Amino acid sequence: MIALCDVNNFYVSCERVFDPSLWHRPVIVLSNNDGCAVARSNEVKKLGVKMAAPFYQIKGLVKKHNIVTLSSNYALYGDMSQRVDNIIAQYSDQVENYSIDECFIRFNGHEHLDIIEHCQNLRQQIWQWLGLPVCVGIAPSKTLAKVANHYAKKHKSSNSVLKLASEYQIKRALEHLPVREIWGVGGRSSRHLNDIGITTALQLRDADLKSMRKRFSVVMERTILELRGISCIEFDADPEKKKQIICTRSFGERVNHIHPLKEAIAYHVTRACVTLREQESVAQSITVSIRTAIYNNNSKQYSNSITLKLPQASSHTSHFITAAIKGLERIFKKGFNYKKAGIILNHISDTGILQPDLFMPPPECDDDLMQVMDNINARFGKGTLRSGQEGFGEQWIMKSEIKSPAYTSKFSEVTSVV
DNA sequence: TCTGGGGTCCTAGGACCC
DNA sequence: TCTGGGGTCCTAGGACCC
Repeated sequence: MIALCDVNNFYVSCERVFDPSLWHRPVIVLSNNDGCAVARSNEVKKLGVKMAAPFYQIKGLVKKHNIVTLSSNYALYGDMSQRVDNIIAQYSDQVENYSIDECFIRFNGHEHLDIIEHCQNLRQQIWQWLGLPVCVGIAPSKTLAKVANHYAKKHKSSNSVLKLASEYQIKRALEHLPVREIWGVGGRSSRHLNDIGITTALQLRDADLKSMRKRFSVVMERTILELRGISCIEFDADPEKKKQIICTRSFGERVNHIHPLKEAIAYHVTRACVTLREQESVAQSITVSIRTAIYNNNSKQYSNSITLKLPQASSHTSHFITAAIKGLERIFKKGFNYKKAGIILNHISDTGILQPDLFMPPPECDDDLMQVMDNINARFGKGTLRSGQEGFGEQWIMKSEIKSPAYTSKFSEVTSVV
């Protein structure tokens, strides 16, 4: 059996831990630049606010129902996520961290346990220690565990932990579940499925495997098998390193000169390279992209990207900044209002396993410099020591106007009790 | 006039996830 | 006026090889 443990309305729940006045009030957490609603309390969901709804479109509703809106506070959510993981580790040594608020858990070798009781204890400990509400779904495959979790959230009678094991239970659960709700079936596929008369999860489960694979793909075939209780999406407790590292941001204001774009790109490269070195990898190519505001139909649109290959794989920030700025100069066009810029590091491999170029001079050995920078920044805070190319401009910094304090990760912002 | 067959690797783009 | 960011996997098609 596989369990899926998922924190309810994660970002909102984190905010409520440190601000009890938010309990029983409708709360929304916004995306970067305070653009859309990315987390909603149950009260807000009931009002019909959809996931990722643009904030300006729901402003009326926010005012009418006195909804509390907050900017994203990733320092807080990341730290709370870590605390959840630490508790889960006490309950199983087979845990796959699937996302910031979700884990798949297996209990192989613990067959003597009453799995429901075990998961109830887990849930209660997370609640008691952290004040975060979680639900657990248990089933023979990941996809079914997701379904179980869905019902654990929905039905009070489950007491937040629900196991789907017997054919009868599974059938009942799938019967009324629209295909769009299945993990792995997105908007596109669900429309296609509806067109051919498949609207419920049960219908999909019982569809002909071969013809569905032909019509869709191997991904759909696996989903069907998973719905039949045949686990075929790998359980990966030890995920490999990232294969690409992406850093992108929309700007707080429009940008039309190349200079602030260069700063933004240098800033993104810096962040990406820190991640790259943390996982002890090197990358050999970098993609730079820029674009105007896609939703603004009134002004001229332009977007472009370029990929540059480094002569040798590296994890040195300055190698990538040099390449990225060269790329930016090639794709930049005057006369546009830019809204977003970003970079991707590609062709990532482990440090040291790549054969150097026979015809290149040996790589410069100033990795120590990066090490020193990382150490200083880890100790004194991000950006304490940085490349001059990042500049000191404010123009492209994102908006984040209503952010709660970093309660758990900054001494200056820790809650004080008087 | 008539021009093979079997393979690998890479990339861009699509679909999906939270 | 105002619409996020960071990932994974799969597939088709191109380039190339012998």
